[in-house]
Amino acid sequence: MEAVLGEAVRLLDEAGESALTFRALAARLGGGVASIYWYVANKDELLDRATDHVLAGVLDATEGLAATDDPLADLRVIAVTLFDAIVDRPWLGAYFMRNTEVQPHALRLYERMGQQVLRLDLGPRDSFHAVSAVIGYVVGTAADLGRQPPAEVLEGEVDRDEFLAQYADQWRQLDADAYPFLHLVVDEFAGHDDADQFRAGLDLLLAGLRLQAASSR
Amino acid sequence: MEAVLGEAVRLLDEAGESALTFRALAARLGGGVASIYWYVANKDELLDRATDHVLAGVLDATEGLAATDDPLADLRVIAVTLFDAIVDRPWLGAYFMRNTEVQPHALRLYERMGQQVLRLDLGPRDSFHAVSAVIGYVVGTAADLGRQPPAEVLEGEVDRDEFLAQYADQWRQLDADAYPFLHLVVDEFAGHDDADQFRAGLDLLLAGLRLQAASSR
DNA sequence: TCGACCATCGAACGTCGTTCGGTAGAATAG
DNA sequence: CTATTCTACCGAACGACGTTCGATGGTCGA
Repeated sequence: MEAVLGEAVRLLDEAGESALTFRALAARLGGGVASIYWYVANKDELLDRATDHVLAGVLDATEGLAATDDPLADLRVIAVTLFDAIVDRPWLGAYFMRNTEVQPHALRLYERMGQQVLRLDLGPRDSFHAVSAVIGYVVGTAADLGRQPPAEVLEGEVDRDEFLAQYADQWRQLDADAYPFLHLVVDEFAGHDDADQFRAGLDLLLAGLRLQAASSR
Repeated sequence: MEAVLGEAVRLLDEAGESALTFRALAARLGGGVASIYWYVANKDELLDRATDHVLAGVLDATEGLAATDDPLADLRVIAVTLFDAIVDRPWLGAYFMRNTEVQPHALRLYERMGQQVLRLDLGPRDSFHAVSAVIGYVVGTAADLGRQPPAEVLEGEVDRDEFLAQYADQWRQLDADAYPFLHLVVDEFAGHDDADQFRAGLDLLLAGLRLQAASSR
């Protein structure tokens, strides 16, 4: 079972979501295709459990961190760690907390983020909304930023900038009067870093949360 | 072409993402399977264009709205409208702005949201990050909340509460000392409304943005 | 009248998730 | 010691899917 999940995650990490087929996985395990169905009922459950397998690592990585006197700083560290795990595995976003019966580590991660919010002394409703918002932003943004452009996979390293530049040129050719915003940010877009972009948005969200915590006491 | 996209979206709206197959679409159109390939190169492009087809409607719906003296209120209206469109079509999240060459309406929507941020007089970098954050949150949360539980589809209307209650009971059976946050919010979770939850998070994000705008002038 | 182009299509190919029927060996019961 | 049950596994097949191929009328300007 652990071997199946480990090999599944390895396959996903190496070659992406499309590489995970029952046949490929069986070949890696040196067994037959149908054998996998003894461990999981179907592919969704395989990915549910693979998700939890990855989240166990995230939980581990956030174990030592997140112990300052600022709840929001601690929440931020956990969020960034989770983001890093998902951005390299965009498939994970669709399965995160999809079925917590087979995802105990997802529950524990949710709890750990919640405990930081708990320290803000908001009510149950605001606390629930706060954690939901942070998780929604982290998972959604990571899944979005993680999906690679199809042309890039075939080539090396520098092609990402080229890809962005190509898009930027497309934007620049639009009418500057009709698209003033696009023209303002096109240079930012062409040179942007995904992780920076994510963190900037996260900080906005946490600033809003800090404001709410301050005004409620 | 327009007939193909219209029927594709109708099929998706009626029966979900898995119902959109080239065979089913061809049957609806009263034609052959291979004919669709004259209009689009592959299924990804079909969904790229179907996405733009839907976004044209969103753009239309936000045309009259969003004209107050508060940029963030206007941005909020657009965000909520976009959310409503995606939460009923979770497949759309994965294709939003994936290939803007065939998604002109996505670009216009991006621009329209950007123009609200423009009124905050932030720099190019902060403006880019702000719009990226809002869109990431909206699309990610909508795609997440939109995916239906598998057991619910088979039955009627009231089963959603039952589904949530079943999950809530699972949470309640966990140790209260190890999971204090879960126990605090479990009642909120059991009775929560997806749209409320989304709006609460959106308001946090916009509050953070308002704070940034105020402090930068 | 003729070729160029538009729009269409049936049939086939390869791959995928999944199911079925079965089996070798270990554990357990009599 | 034997019979039965249970665990872990597997080859082969099924049906559905995205996609490709080669061919076919129909509509044109030349």
